[in-house]
Amino acid sequence: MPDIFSDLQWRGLIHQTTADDHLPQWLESGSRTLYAGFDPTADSLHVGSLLPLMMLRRFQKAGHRPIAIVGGATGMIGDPSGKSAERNLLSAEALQANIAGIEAQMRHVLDFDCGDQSAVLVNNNDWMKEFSYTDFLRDVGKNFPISVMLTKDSVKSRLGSEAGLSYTEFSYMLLQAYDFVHLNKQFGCELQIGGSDQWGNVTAGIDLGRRMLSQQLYGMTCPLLTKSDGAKMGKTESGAIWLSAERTSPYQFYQYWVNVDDADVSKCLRFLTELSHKEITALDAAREAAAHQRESQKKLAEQLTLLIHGQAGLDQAMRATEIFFGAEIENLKDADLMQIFGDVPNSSFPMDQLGGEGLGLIDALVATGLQNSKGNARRMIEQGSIYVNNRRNDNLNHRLTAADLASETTIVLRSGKKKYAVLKFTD
RNA sequence: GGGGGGGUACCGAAGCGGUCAAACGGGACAGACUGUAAAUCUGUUGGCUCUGCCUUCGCAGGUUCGAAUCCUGCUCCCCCCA
Repeated sequence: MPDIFSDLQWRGLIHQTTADDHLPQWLESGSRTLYAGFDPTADSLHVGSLLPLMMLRRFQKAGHRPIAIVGGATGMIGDPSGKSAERNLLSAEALQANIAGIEAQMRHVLDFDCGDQSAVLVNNNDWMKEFSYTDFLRDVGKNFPISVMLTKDSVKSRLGSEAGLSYTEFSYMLLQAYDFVHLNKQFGCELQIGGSDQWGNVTAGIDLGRRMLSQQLYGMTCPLLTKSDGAKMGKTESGAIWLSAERTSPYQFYQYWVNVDDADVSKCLRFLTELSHKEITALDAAREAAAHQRESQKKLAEQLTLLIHGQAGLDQAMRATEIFFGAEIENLKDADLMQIFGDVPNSSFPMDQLGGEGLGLIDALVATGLQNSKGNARRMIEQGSIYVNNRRNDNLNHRLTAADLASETTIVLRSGKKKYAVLKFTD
């Protein structure tokens, strides 16, 4: 078996393990089954799930079998770890839809059809729903001394806070611990991985395995992927970066990574890509020497977009990037433009507006919402910040006519560096 | 309940009868520069049919040729005394 442990170590992906001295040999001496949990709070994963997902992928490529578990049952309850308040509970139907969406995305990263190492996706609700409350208390609950539960950080911090901790949340750890036991029984799963904030839940599962099954189970946590300023990776002012193309277009996804700070990019390369040590060290060196070329960011964006959105998604993102950053827009087809400007606000006008006098540029800017008043629009034009099809236009009296069409029916307006609006002319 | 102070544009804050669409600072937006960065510099920052016109200074009235500025009532906020 390949030595995955030292690769993980080199990448800085190992935060804590339950058996530092034993784990490397254990992993090398046979194909193991391991699992990680994912949050089913939305119908798509976001960038925050990329790290554990890549971890599973690394293990799979090293000859092990990954299990991704979505918390259908635990998702209805909410993990108190690292949360400052109790979360809203999800309905069963919503959960089902979310799980379906998440599975589709996992297929890009994990191989679900490769014999013994095929990835498995399970929903803990499938076994939890059969459990009666009293059975659960008898079989599982009695193995949890309250004194131990109270020492967990996730519990301690919430007990001291204003929000408090409900009994439901307090029980979360039992459910997650039981997942591990169940997966061991059903799949022979012996290793749980997760973020460093999951340590308490991971060790709870290991304890339960020892008590219920007399089994030696293992745990490993990774550092959380945070930015150098302490903020979480994957959040922007406009919200989270999602893996689904419907929620975050491939272009936006690509852009997010291209814009990662110099201080964070090396970590991202190590944590989230499969580039070799050599390639990463070379990129680090290149960045030292010529940060402005941003090779690291480009490589990172390219790798991740390719993995999540495929070659077509990457091509689309690159083409959109070229256009969004200045390339003149002309002689294109409607279909191309729609792909590139899919997530840009657009407004429709009757085709005959382009005939005769044409449509005033000022009016068009206001109609698209690119400017909120004519006075503003006028000012922006005077300041040279208005572009028609990416060609600067500082003519206050300009009127859009058929000659301005970038494709069959479309004109693209831009205000400032990157605010775009699409004008569609229809019959 | 008694006394005092105050509500100004996105925010903070000047203005206290005409020259006020309202100083100044922050923010925001734009331009130059740049690495799709930071810093810096410059411009803009109520609306419009834009060298002019219209609507804004807690709300409603009033005085005046003229009010953000003076008077009356209302309302909200802050401070002190009881």
